[in-house]
Order: sequence, then structure tokens, then C-alpha cells
Amino acid sequence: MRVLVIEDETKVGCFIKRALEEESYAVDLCEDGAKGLEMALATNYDLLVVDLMLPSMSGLDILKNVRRERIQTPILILSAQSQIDQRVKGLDAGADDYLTKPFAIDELLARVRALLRRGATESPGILQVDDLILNPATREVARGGQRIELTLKEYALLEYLMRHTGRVLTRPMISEHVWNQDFDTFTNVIDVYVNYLRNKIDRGRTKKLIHTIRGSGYMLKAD
Amino acid sequence: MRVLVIEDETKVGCFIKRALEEESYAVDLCEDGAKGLEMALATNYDLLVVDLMLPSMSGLDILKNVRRERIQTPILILSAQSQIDQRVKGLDAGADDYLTKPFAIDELLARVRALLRRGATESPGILQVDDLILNPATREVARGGQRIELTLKEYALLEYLMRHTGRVLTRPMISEHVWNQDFDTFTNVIDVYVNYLRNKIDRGRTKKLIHTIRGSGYMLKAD
DNA sequence: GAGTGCCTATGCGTGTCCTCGTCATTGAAG
DNA sequence: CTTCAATGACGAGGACACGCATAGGCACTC
Repeated sequence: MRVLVIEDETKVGCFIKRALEEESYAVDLCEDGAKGLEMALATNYDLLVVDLMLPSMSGLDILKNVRRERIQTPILILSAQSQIDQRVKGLDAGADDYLTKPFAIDELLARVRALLRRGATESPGILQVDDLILNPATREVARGGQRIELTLKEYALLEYLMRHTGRVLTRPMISEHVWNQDFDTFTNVIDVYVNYLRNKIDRGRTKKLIHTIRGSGYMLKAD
Repeated sequence: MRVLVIEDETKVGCFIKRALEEESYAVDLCEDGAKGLEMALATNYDLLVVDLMLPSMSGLDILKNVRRERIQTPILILSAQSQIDQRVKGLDAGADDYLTKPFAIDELLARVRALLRRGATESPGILQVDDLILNPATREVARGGQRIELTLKEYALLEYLMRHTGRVLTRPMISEHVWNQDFDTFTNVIDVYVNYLRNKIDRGRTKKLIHTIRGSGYMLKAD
């Protein structure tokens, strides 16, 4: 799950970024409105978090531009108490939810989860492939009833694989949704993390779920 | 499916090339405008991906030149956010689609697929010859309901054969669409790969689909 | 300063791609 | 019909890239 945060107050922005990363999201942070819009259009984000008051371009304008390009990505607006009228405009212009500053970080996280859940294809809340179960709400993973501990990155990768079961996922596709813009194309990090996952999920089991499609990428599948 | 990518930023170019190759396209990469135009005119590509900002010759000029030669190859333009006016000019000059840099690789692949599909004869999405079925979306192949595993090259060759069922395909035609510019004319690689395909598709079946047209080339056909 | 998570780097095995050589088939000429 | 050359089929094997495994470095935390 890749998230873009457009927020000019450095401290607030970093705080949000950090919190989201701890929830295993891949996060990009942008402090400028115009540049933020560019990034939003450039990358296939799963969610946008946008402050209303921004330099060079307002959050409202970003919103309008994004929607004009027919991008359906859920958008969460951050507004100051004094901008209630703008907030209404924001919802009219296609925002999915708003949050008044200052806010509790837990609340932001809860709303982010809600928006991402809603965005998923009539999401069942819980992802399952064969006897492998992933619960996005609690970020708990288990196979055959046995709990599996994953690091943040491992979890993010597995969630992405499970949300696209049965489809071949190329490395560029994976890097785009599991890593942020700092990703270096010319390394084998993805392979390494797939290997980590294999050790925790497939190692020692007869039925392998993670498959390599040589020359293409990887696929999660029951058979 | 043979694709020419004209893009001067080495990193971006390599990234695109890799992604396309993992989707089984034969890809040539060119970092110079004038040379790119030359290549576009010299080879019968199935698709061109052209950056607007290029050394020695702009993407727009390449576009115009290609269209002036009455070449109908679909063209996908890559433009920076700041070149929106140029993009409009590009579409006017005969581009089929555009993408703003930096872009999501998923989106590029999706648009490439769309353009190539559009080019095909009102393609149904799934290719079928007798009981042989090929699904370009998942790159799955089956004959008589039985799944067949193919390597990237084998798949690329079969897809080309199936997209031109009933037509005699000469070796030059095949090499031009299935291999890239590194292809060595003086070998029998094509024969070898046709043989690989025969083993996986026709071997052991009464009804052969791959036919040799002596002195000309090969043909895929039900009878 | 031990522990953890993320990433880089490297050596190794294996599958893919391709080359080469030989054998089979075809079609034409005698 | 036989002979012969041209063409294609096909098996063997080698180079190389790809992906796997593992070790180690760096940053950050407690």
C-alpha cells in the first residue's frame, strides 16, 4: 500500500509519514502543492493525504486536478479548524474523508484503514489464500492456524501479493506498490524479500504458495 | 510484439525496457532522437514509446516524420508535467496516447496493452485456434483444457503465430516481431523455437497446428 | 553495545536461449 | 525411379543471465 502525504509543515508531515510507515505503508512525503500534484498523477498511489493550506497550490486545487484526470484514488483531507467551508468544498470536489487539525494520530490511522478497505474490491476484510490468512486490520498473518511473525516490509510485500493472487506480478509492479520513491531499481531487494517470505511461509510445507515466473516475476497461488 | 523505446534518461529507459521484456515484448532502446527516428522507419515495430525531450531531435519531430511516412504504428508519448501544450500538439500530430513523467509502470503497461489491443483486428482479448487457447492478459496457454508452460521466447513466438493464424509467416517477419535488434539472421534459432513449440503443442496430438511451408516459412492453422 | 530491520553484495546452481552438427524430408533433375 | 542438393527437424551441449541463498554493513532502537 503506497501513500502520498502532501503537507507543508515539516514536523507534522514527518510525524504522519513515520506513523504510516510503522503500519507498513510505503510513504512519500511532499511539502509543495504543485509538486505534490505532479507526484499524485505520476504514481499509482493507493491513497492521498492532503493538507488544504499549501504553498504554490492549494489542496483543493490538487484534489480537483486529480479527479479531473479520472483518478479514483481515495483522498483524505487535512484542514485547520477555521477552514470548515473549504472542507465542504473539498468533499464536493471528490475528497473521501477529512480530518481537522490538530488530530490524534490514531484517528488518522483508523480513517486511512477505512478508506483503503473501502477502496478494495468489496473487500472481505480478511485475505485468504489456501490456508494462509492475513488480517489487514490487525496485521496478523497465520498459516494453517499457526501464527507467523513478519517485519514491516515482509508484511507489506505479502499483503500486496495476496491482494493480487493468481496474477503474475513483475518486479516493477512490486517495487511501485511496496517500496517508495527511494527504491533503487538495480538491486535484488525484491528477490531477497521474497526469499524471506518463502522461509516463513513455504519453508517445510509441501504446498508452496509463492511461485517464481522466470523472466517475469512472482505469483501467489494455491496450486 | 516488438517495441521501440526512445528515451534519453538511461535509468528510466532501462526500467521501461525491463518491464516490457518481463511482459514478453521484444524491446529496442534508443537514447537519441535522430537515431530513434531512423530505427522507427527501418523496422516494422508494433509500438513506439517516445519521450518528448530528446537530444538531437524532439519526440514531436519524430512523431511527425513517422506519420509523414504513413506509418500507422501506435505511438505512446512520454512528457514532463511542464510540457502539457506539447502533449496536445503531439496528439494532434498523430500520437495515440500520452503519459506524464514520472509515471506509474502499471499504467504504462496497461496503456501499451490497450494500444496493441486496439491495433489488432477488434481483438477479443483471448486468442484461439482450434482447441489451443492463449490468454494475453495472464499469458496462460492451454490446449484441450490442459495447461502448457512456455518460456518467454516460446510464448512471444506463439502469440505472434496466433495473431496471424492462417497466414504464411516468413522468417524475416517472425524475427522482426519476436526478436529485437540483437537478432542474428544467419542462425536457425527460429526453426529451433518452432521445434520447441511443436514439442509442447503438437507432440502426441493427431491434429497438428504448426505447419511448415517449405521455402517460405511457417503457418499456424487448424487444418 | 546488543538487537532488529532493511538493504547490498557475492557466489552458486539452474533454466533459458542459442549454436552447432547430423539426420530426415522434400522437390527437382537426370 | 534414382540421385542429389536444398531445406528443415532435432538432439546435444555450452554460455550466460536469472534467481536463490547467505553473509555482512548500516542505521536506528532500547
